[in-house]
Amino acid sequence: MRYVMVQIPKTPASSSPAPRSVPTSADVARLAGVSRATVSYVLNNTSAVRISEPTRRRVHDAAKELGYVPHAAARSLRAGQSRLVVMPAPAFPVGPLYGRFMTELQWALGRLDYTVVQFGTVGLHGDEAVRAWAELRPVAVLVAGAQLDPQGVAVLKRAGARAVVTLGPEAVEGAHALLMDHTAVGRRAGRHLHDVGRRRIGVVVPAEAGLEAFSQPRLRGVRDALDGTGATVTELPLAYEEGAAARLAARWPDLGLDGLFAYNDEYAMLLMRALQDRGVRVPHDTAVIGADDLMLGRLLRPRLSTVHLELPSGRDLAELVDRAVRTPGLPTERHTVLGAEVVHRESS
Amino acid sequence: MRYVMVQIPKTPASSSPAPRSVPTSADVARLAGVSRATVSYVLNNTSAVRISEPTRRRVHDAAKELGYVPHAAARSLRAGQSRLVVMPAPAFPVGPLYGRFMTELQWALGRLDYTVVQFGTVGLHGDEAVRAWAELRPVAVLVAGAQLDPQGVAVLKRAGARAVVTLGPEAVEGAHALLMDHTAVGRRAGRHLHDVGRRRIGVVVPAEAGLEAFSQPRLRGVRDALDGTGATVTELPLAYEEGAAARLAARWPDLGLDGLFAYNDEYAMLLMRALQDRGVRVPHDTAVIGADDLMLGRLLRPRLSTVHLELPSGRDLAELVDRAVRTPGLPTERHTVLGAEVVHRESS
DNA sequence: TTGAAAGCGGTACCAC
DNA sequence: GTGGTACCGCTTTCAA
Repeated sequence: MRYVMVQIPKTPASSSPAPRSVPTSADVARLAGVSRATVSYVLNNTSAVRISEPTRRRVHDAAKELGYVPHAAARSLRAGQSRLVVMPAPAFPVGPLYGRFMTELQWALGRLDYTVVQFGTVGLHGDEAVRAWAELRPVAVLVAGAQLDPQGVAVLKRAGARAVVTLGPEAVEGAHALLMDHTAVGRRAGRHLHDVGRRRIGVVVPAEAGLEAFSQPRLRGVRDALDGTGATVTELPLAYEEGAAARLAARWPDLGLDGLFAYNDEYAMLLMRALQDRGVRVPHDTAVIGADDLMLGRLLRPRLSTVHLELPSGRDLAELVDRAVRTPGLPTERHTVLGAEVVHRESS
Repeated sequence: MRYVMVQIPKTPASSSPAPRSVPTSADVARLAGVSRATVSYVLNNTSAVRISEPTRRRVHDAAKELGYVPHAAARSLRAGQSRLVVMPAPAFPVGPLYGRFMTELQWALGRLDYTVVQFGTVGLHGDEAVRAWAELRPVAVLVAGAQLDPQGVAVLKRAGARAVVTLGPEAVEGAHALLMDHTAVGRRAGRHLHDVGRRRIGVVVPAEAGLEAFSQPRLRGVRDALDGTGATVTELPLAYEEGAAARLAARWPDLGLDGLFAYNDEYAMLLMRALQDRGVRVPHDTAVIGADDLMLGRLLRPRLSTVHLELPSGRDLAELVDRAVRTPGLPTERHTVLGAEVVHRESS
């Protein structure tokens, strides 16, 4: 016969100061006087197996008393798959549009019983980052911007990802694509400025890093729209900072521009203010249009014309993900999802 | 007999169409003609064991050929601990301040070799959310806002979290706290308005949900600052929307307020514009001060006074986390980390 | 220098 | 109804 020392908790209610190790299902089983299998059946409500009500209670009580929380890694290891959806956290400063979209997406995926995590990818580059995501064996990966190449898609798929979706300017071989064609934003703006009679167009491009994936297509779109019209397009790099705007505004007479498309409403506000401070009349001397249709544009005087963006709905994207996950051979879909329309206000 | 169309890959180098199952270290071992142990040694550069150069090459080549990526869950299951730091993704609309802070924090934790994930918690409530985080067995949990109670901290610690840090208005029993005392923001603003001679103070409080954790303390701070001075404080709920601002501005004569503190610069801009549109002179009739020191305040005319916030540096927080993780018994620290200072511009 | 094998925590098949 | 147990992928003694 053997005697075993058993640790006895002082008070059942308060936590004991000794930080004993993490309780496992075996601990729950022991405390409830059942097997680990039974614990699993009870806590997962396994329908294929009927457990008596008294036993259920004992298991639940034991789990609660120990503060048992299952171990996701062990579970997904055994299951061979997780419900994890990984998105790289954006490295660029995100605007309110993106924030709303993300919240909606998380909510929608949550309803479909997926777990969404944004993976902090700052400092990891290309292949490294992809491998880091792949290590989590996510069931789906959503990537914004242009941080993924066909090879990266292949790595993710080999690691078990059943859906890889890119959100960005271009499609990537092997992945579903939600094409956000930012050239359309530039085209609309360019056409609009041309329509209101402007021919010497400046385009503000953020000097900040990380925004090129959006700013360059927008610039290109303006060029496309004005190509062959005889209008000129001048690229204007601008840091988001008052001094830089003032310096640019000081060169305005030399630049001789009569139309301006800014990367977005914030940059538009920045430069418009600097221009007004130097006596440039908007829209008389220079017509201005921004993008993103932020609230602040409505509050400026003159009210800022802008290109309104219609982002994909989080629900739609969540459904695409779910469909892709459940349909292994689903051919990669490509959807153009960026609605862009000019909102003509007073500044142009 | 049936004929089936088969897609044939053009180049032999490209991935085979049959999505065979995820390669494991056993596959690598087989292909390299060594044992799984050797694969582990080689791929982890285990220093306690010397592997011959030819073997190393064979293993690396095999791993590359198969596109092998280790399985994080299996690894951390075996290791008994992960380097995972979990943060709930904020449910409220985040401003640029928070974004910068997050980026910096992720970078700093990444340098210390932690993996940071933002956990999408939309739709999960209280205890549910906490359990969802705990299932990942993170080594540390960082929680912004007031989404955690002492019981939640206990659950996380029992699940193996060696550090639980709250960022928010108040400390939580058992967790380290970075106290961001938003009443200080309100106090500074209230004092400032009093200093410039205003006695009937309105305080704009966002009508949007999710911001109460910040807006209520800011309001309370104004009350604290003006308590006993004879000045009055009027709470002004305001939705972030032009119509709401116009309606509030229409009531301005009745309200008879000569000072205004808005929740932040954006709400300040919104209401200031509506007031100006109705002929209210700023600062002559009503002095206005915002908060957060956003760029847009500098661009308004009159330039917007504001309360500048100094957030904790991401590096400092990363160091606190690392210290807590490596020092099991570390007593919970409380740091007040929100610097708040008035930037007096033209609107007050 | 390399291999065999135990075991991390949970699930699910198969007996009893 | 419940328990025994093999197994998911990986690391790490211990032996050879």
